[in-house]
Amino acid sequence: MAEDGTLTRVTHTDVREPTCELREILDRVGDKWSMLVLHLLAAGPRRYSELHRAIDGISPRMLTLTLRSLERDGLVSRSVTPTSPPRVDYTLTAVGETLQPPVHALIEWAQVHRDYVSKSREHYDIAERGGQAL
Amino acid sequence: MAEDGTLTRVTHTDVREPTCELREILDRVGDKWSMLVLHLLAAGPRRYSELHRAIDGISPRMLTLTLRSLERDGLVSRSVTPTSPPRVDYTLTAVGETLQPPVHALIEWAQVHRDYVSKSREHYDIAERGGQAL
DNA sequence: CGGCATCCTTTTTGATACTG
DNA sequence: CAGTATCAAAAAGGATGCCG
Repeated sequence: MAEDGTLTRVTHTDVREPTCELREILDRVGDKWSMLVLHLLAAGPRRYSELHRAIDGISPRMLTLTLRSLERDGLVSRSVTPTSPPRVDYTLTAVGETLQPPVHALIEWAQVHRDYVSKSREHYDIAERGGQAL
Repeated sequence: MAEDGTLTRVTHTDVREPTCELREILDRVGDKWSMLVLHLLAAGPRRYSELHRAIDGISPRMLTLTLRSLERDGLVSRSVTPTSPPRVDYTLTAVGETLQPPVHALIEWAQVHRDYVSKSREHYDIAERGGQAL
């Protein structure tokens, strides 16, 4: 995510293939939790604690960072209700909703091909080496 | 990519939401280069050096790791032609091809919404703090 | 050419404790 | 409840050099 600054990596003007743009989105959606959060929010607004419980392995820190990042990119909106115990709801923005189809496509792919991938891994690990998991 | 081994993260059997599966695919496709390689291979087989040049910022190490990982998962196949200078071609497998639609969907989303995301970030950084990029 | 091994730096993520 | 701050571990990535 270090756009420029120290290294400017010349950019070769060789952008026949959208490598740069691709990297940007992959960085956006390819972190450990973003897609998961996006997916959960697809079902409607959720509170911070709901997300926290739903995701199970996430630390408050990462949940907050993920949500802030999504908010910064305009994909999620945060609304605070200053009641006695504060209440914060996160909702997909209109643009955030448009990310649903791609996200969903990926999730479906995963469900359909999970077994295949597992088998492939086993086969590869047994065959090529002695179990030298890459 | 460290599947299991030391940590086994208990799995809580709380899989109402497909968090676990999702994490698996995201890890598969969400690294820095996999999708990029997958995308390039969509246009047909490529040699190692072609991929290396096409991707531009990748180190030989990462290209190899990425390709091995994709091969291990059965998404890419590697064929060696033992000519004078050895020649190695990488091709999408049938299942690798099925990953194209989701990948493509994501790429398109990115192209369409890049400006929106940029604007959102600027706005967020200027407004919320004093430029405290998350 | 293709690619592994080694060493090192940068980024990411996690655990925890504490606050409005 | 909804975070933030701090500390530390772990992963990912990069630079090199050597080899078949």
